[in-house]
Parts: sequence; C-alpha cells; structure tokens
Amino acid sequence: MESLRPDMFDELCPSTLNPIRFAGDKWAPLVIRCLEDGPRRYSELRVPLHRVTPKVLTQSLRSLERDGFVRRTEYAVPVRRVVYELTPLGHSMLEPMRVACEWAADHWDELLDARELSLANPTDRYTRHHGNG
Amino acid sequence: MESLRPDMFDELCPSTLNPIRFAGDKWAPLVIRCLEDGPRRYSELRVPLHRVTPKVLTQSLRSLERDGFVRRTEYAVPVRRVVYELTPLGHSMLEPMRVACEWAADHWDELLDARELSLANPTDRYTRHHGNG
DNA sequence: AGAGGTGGTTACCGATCGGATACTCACTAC
DNA sequence: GTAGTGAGTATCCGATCGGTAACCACCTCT
Repeated sequence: MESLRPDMFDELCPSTLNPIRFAGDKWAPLVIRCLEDGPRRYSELRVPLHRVTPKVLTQSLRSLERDGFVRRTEYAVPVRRVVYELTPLGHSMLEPMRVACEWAADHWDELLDARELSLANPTDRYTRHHGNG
Repeated sequence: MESLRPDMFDELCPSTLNPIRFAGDKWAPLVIRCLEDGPRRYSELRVPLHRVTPKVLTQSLRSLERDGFVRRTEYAVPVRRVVYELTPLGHSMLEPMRVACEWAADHWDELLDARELSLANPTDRYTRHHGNG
C-alpha cells in the first residue's frame, strides 16, 4: 500500500463547488477516498488533507465513525497509534462515489460554463418595473 | 404526466440524516426528482414540497438554474406562468441519484443502527485519565 | 372596485459549519 | 529531565443555511 501524497487533493475543485456530497460534512468524502486502500493513521490522513485543521479532521472522523463508515482502533504500545479504516458499510459507499465522480468527470465543464454564463449575464428578472413599460 | 402528490416526500427521512447530497442545497435533489417527468410550475412544486417556504424554494431553484440543471421559462399571457424543467445536464444527474438512492435503500438501516449504537454507548474516549489507573 | 391567485421579495433570527490559533496529555528517546 | 511525537482539545469567530413572518406587483374574474 502506497503512502498518501500531499498533493492528492490539490487538483480538486474547492468542495463548495462540488455538486455531489456524501456522508455528512465537507471533508468526509475525501477521507473515505484516503481509506480506500486500507487503514491509515491520523497523521497519515493529515498529509493529503493538509488544508484541514486537526479539529475539523477529527470532527469528520468522529462523524464517520458514528455513522458506521469508519472504524477507529487505538494501540497504546509501543507508541500511541490510532488507525482508521473503512467498515464494510464504508466500502459500500465507494460504488456510488465512483458513479458520482464519473458524472463529475463527464459534466463538470458544463456546470462551470453554466455558472460563468450566469455570472456574466445576471438575470435581471425583477427589475422590469423600473422602466416605463 | 401525473400531478405531484402532496405526500410525495412525507416518507423520506429528514434530509439532515441523508448521507448523500446532490447539487447545492438541502432541497435541490427533491426538486430535481419533482421535475423528472417534465416541466412543472412553481405552484406545482410547492405541493410536494409543502414544508419548504417560498423563499427557500426560490433560492433552491435559482441555484439549480445558475448551475445549469434547470431552465426557467416565464410566460406572461394569459396569466403569469413560470415553468421549471430539467436541462440535459439536469437529466444527467438522475443516474447518479438513482445509484445513490439504491445505496440508501440497501444500507440505510445499517447506518441508522450504527447511529443508535453510538448514541447508546458514547465512546468515553478521553475520560480515562480521571480514573486512578 | 375588490377578491383571489401566481410567483415571488424583504427583513430578521438562531443554529450550525468550518476555520484560526493555541493548548494538552501520554509516551518515548536521548 | 527535557525535547519530540502522536493524536488530539479548547476557545473564539465569521459566514452561511434554513426558517418565520410579513409584504408585494401583476393579472383575472366577478
């Protein structure tokens, strides 16, 4: 299993633009993708998710744990070590996520074009009554 | 094309529990499903979405329009009539939404069980140090 | 002229979300 | 006994979200 690259998510569009969201909060889908290939330590997750503060990452992990997508295991020896891994339920999310990613790959540009277009021509819908019509 | 029933969404779980979210805001996926079978008027949408206030519904529709999922068409005669319909891009969302709904149908109970279980046994993770051990 | 319908808008409000910054506790290695 | 590491917490803050309540412009029908 390869280690997670720091630029794993650098190419992604900001998630506020994301038209499809899974499992709770903003970062949860990215966390799930990090765990796709096997268990990871907290500090490992922080590498690709370097823009997420520890508080927020913990929140996200706790929420995923509560929902049964992720299992948290703590080892105390020889040094403190906490690993997170997908449960079967978590794995089952990968399929719909894959479909959604495929959708995004196919249609992302259309969406962005629509946004730019609507920014360029704001619909001036209810200002008609200012005229003398 | 059948008219939309008022109880169309009554059986749905509150959307805060929804592990999969599409296209922007809270109500957007429901709006898309309302438009699945063809164009609908604003007042038609308000029937199944009777728990959504006009402000919020309008916001949702505007956002879907900006993103190119929905087309808004206004007719002034003989009475004011505004219809909303899915664009091809909007239609293309139905497929990933279907997959996500299938996922939910198959795994919803697991998720709810996990939640109840974690509510019943809150993980008392960092209170160990209160003891004498 | 007034009632009613259609498709909204505006102002306000509380809750939640995500982020910034700083701090902590347990443990190990030196 | 001090420094470092791993895995977080604590506190504060601003922005956004969703909701309530009230209002509005336009049209048609009677």
